[in-house]
Amino acid sequence: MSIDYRKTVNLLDTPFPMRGDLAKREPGWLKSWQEQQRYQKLRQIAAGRPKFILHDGPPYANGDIHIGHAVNKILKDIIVRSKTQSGFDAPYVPGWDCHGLPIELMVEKLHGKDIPAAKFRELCREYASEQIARQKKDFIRLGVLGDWDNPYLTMAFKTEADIVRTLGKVYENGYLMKGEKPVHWCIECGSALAEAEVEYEDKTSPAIDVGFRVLEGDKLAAAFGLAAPVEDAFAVIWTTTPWTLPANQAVAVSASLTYQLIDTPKGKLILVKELAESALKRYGFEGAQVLGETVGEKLDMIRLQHPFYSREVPVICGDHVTTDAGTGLVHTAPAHGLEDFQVGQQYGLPVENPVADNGRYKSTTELFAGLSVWEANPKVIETLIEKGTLIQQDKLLHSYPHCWRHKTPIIFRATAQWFIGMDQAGNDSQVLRERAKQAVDSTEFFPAWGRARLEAMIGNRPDWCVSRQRNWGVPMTFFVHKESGELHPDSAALLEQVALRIEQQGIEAWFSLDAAELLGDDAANYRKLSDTLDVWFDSGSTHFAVLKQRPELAWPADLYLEGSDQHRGWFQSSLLTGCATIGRAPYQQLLTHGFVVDGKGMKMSKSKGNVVAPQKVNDTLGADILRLWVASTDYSGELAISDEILKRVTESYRRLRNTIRFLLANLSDFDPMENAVPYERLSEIDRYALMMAKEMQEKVTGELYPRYAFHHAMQEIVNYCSEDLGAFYLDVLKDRLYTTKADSHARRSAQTALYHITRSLLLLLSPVLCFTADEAWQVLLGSEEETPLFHVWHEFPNPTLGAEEALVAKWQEIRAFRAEVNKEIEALRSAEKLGSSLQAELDITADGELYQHLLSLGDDLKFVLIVSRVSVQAGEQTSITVTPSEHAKCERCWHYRADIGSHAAHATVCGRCADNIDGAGEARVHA
RNA sequence: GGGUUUGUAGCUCAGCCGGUUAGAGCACCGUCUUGAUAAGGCGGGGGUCGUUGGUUCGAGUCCAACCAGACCCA
Repeated sequence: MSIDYRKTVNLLDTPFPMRGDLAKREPGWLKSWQEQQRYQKLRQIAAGRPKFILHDGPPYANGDIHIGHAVNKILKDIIVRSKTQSGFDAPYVPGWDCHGLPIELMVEKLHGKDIPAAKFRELCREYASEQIARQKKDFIRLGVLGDWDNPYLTMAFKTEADIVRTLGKVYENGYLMKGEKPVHWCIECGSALAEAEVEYEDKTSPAIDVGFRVLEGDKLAAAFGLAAPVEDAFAVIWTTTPWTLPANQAVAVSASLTYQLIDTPKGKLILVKELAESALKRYGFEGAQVLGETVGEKLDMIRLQHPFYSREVPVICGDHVTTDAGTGLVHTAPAHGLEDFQVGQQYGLPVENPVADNGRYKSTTELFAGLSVWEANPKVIETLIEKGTLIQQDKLLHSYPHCWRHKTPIIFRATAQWFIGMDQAGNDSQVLRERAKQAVDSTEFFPAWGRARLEAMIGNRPDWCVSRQRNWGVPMTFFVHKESGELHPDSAALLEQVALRIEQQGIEAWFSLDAAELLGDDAANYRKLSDTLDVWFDSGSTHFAVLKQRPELAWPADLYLEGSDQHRGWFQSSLLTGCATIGRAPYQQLLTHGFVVDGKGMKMSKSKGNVVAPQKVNDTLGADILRLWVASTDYSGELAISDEILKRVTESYRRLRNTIRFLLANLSDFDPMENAVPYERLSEIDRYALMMAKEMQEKVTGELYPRYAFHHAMQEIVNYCSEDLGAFYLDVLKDRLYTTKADSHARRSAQTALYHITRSLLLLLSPVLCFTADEAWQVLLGSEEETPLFHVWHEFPNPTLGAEEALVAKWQEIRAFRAEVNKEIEALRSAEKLGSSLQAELDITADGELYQHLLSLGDDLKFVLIVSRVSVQAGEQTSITVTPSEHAKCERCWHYRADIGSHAAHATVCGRCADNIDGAGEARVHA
């Protein structure tokens, strides 16, 4: 009767399948995590640890999540999990940004436009809630761990109240100020329009060239390098909106462009060199003589005469001046153009707006009082002709903004707005811009260039206009005096009264408030401000409304993490409200990630058809694949995704998964409490394996995870699994695991090492592969309640022998030598002299340290090299001689041995196998 | 047009202060194994380091310009 020796070998199975089948199984795991109340349980486990607060930037509650959302939330989750496993208490409270125009537009689209404001806000609230539910579902599906039952919403009543309080604090600190600013204005609506409510259509406009007489001929001469003062000179502008000329406050030139002074029958005209020829052709003055040239900056601050008013206006320099069309000199009316307004701010120009709400000039407007702006166009031209300042007139068909409701042309018109001032000192005599710069200085940036970007933006930005004329937003709850326009002297206290009401009833409390309830008889003198806050103020206030309010959180946050667009957005709005209310940034660290692009580096768009939907990846490959993609990608630039890229990621995943599977299978009969071998008694190679694992773990947890360098960590881990484990340690170990006695020291020593390695590896991977690591962990520990999340990084046994460094060096040398051996064996394999490396016998000559190292392993060297016999002798020249074995193959251990059949009961098996089956079992010392 | 930023093998990434023949994993090719098997081992091929100039004894690494992307402005 023959024995089936396969049954005497320790081949173990594991319930951890080779294929993850993630897409199908992840939803079930999620369900059980929820049932187990993992997040809540984790809070108890982590209670008392130092806090790490990652404050969630709220996504806008509109539309399903796209791949960019997924990247953002996954990165946050990886950080929260890795900080948790590093020994922090890292709560994560997700949030949503709920007010604002895009939701209003959606609601108008769904329900029509003629809805009473209160009802409209109710519908907006409903709509936002629905969107949040949809997004939340998708976020959870990604494996993101957080307090999903209690997220923060900017439309929560308490939050709305705290946003109002933040505004109050900004006001109290003296940073809120009233000003004027041009906005899109629809005369028919009688109200401001948002960018999204503007449509561009063709319109014919008058196009005129107008001369502004130069008042300082001497300065002009100096600028152009002419000896005598220049008389009769004109700065020539070109405009398609003659009606804005009454509001003209300056003529802008580009500091760097070259301008010419040209002698014409209509005077000496200043034109930009590039456009001079075409302009002169228009005027019929071709071939006129050029008197001089100069760069724009030399013209700065020369005084000009307004073309029909007695007003004097300066020449100014602005970056917005181009040579696309016109004269290279730009008529500047701060009340009627955004660029004009911004450059005007720099020069301190007045924002005097002569046009009333109804599109007609105010009664105080000289020459044009009472006319509509459209009626004024020909009048202005007439006036210019009278004054002799019109150089040329024409008509132009161009694209012009129209109201999307009325389809009528709109105008730009300055209206009263509220600003957070960047350069005016607050009540504590601090200037916000300076304070913000200091706050940037004391923030840590990942990657480092984020600092330069934020700094540049803080340096340039104009005052923050926080008022909007909308319905679905947090109201600016101030009472304004009807005569003086001043805020009520008791505004701070009144605002708190209002905030208390908003806590109870939401923002509707303000809109429905009877001023008399708070002001009594004085109410007759005041009106409620009807403006709402810019939604950026909402999200910019969450550090106060959320971090300061929720007991599990803390202020400032350790980290804000968002896409690079948020340097202009949330990073900045939070910074400014933080500085204006509390005097510093609400964060310690800022992390930025790039945008997702396709495999060619192009941005995603529906029209290009290169959009990758996270939902689809989840449903086909699984969230762990998406998470591994995020973790493997350098997020400091763009993140590229394509089918091929996902395929490669899936391949890395398979390597990780199969490594884990092998580990789990070979540990399935190992109980660390019963079977673990103390460190000092481990085989040498097992100690070496532990050293490698420990080193890798230390690099990942001590260096890479803290720097948020996940792609380096993943590379490190995958390489470790492929090289150190797959190609070396595990390959060498198979013989010992399979063929020695199940409970032998030799095998238990190997398993002890594997046990530490497995725990370490699963803990390292679990922030990224949260599903897979969890699945494996439960198999390893045999409990469904278990998760790596509840544990800190693995603690390796402390080396007590003091020779670890030498040990590692020795084995590195042995591995290098092993590579040489493999090449020699491969040469014979190619020559078809042998197949398996176990068919080989080696005769090695070596010298010095290498000789000592090889010799020190004794007979175990053959296991390290995975051959059937090795001899080592000293000799000056290193040589490796490979000989195909002449012996028979042991049926059990597959080595080719001379002693096969030496044991009578086991005719087809080698001596050591016979001993392992029936005898005391072989001893392994080194490997 | 401006600010910030990216461009190294088919893919994802290393390459510090400039210094031998530019590395890794995956993919690919060949092969072994069939006791990690829709796995694993071994060996191998593959790069004018976006382009062009410059600095230098020497440049993927420093400088300039250009090309192609990305984000935010205009």
